[in-house]
Amino acid sequence: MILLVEADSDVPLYQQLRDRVVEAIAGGELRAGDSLPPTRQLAADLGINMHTVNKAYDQLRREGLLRLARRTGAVVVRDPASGPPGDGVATEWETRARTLLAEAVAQGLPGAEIERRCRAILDGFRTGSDVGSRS
Amino acid sequence: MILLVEADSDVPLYQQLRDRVVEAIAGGELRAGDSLPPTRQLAADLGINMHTVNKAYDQLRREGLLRLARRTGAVVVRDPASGPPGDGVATEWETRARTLLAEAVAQGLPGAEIERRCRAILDGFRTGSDVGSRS
DNA sequence: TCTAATGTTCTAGTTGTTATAGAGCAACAC
DNA sequence: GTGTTGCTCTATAACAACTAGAACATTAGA
Repeated sequence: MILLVEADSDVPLYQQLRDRVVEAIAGGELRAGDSLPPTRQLAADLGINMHTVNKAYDQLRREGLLRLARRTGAVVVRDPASGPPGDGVATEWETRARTLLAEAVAQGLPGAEIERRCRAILDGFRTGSDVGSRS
Repeated sequence: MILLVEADSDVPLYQQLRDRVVEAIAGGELRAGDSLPPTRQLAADLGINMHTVNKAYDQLRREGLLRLARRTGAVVVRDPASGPPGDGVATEWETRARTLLAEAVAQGLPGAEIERRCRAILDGFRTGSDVGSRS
């Protein structure tokens, strides 16, 4: 597992870190049961503050993707094989998806092209979790 | 054109307003050539500050969706019929789409279900622009 | 040409967010 | 027990969001 964030981005560091973990879970690089590095260690590795890592982990916990416990550390508790999410999660996601898709449509990207790109991204996640060699 | 924002949201007001305009363009409720309300008037209607509306309009201008001019006001200059966007816009969009799709996958939403929901949203935009009765 | 409408710019103040820093507490696997 | 690890607390600096008021610059239309 390699997690990278860039300091000179308009996206907050904790958000970038949270996004990378989500993508790693979607891509099969992280599965339910896997451990993430301790906050202090990951902070040192990334050259950022412990509290920033803490904030990312906490958000992932609130989203139901991580379980945090003292001494045990941060453990992934959901992955693509964990079954469908609750209705609340799905509808909330759909609201944000609507805005993102509207952007592409408004900019003139054809609907078929949008669907093609989404499918390609999803296929990337799928092959990632099937081919995925355990580290 | 009715634009609504909610004060008690975690999404900034100017971002909400910008999102609503993007969705209106995608849905065909706003087309190239249409005018938006003056900043002061829209601010008064929404009960928010003029500078907040200004910020939303300015972002839409930077995204190439609006043309702003004194006296003329804010005019839509792109819509789904304006042809495909530049490569930069498309690839930048795809980066954000990747993160959003990863969220759904990580939460356990099946790929087929994700595709179905995206298609449904896109169809909503399409029928919006075709059926769309002019106000 | 005048004028009113509209975007644009400026200063300013308040509140909340981001990120850093350091110190210590609390649980718990080993 | 003990050390590892998440968690909490205080503090500070920088930046973002929102509001407020005022004035400037352009320009369509009378």
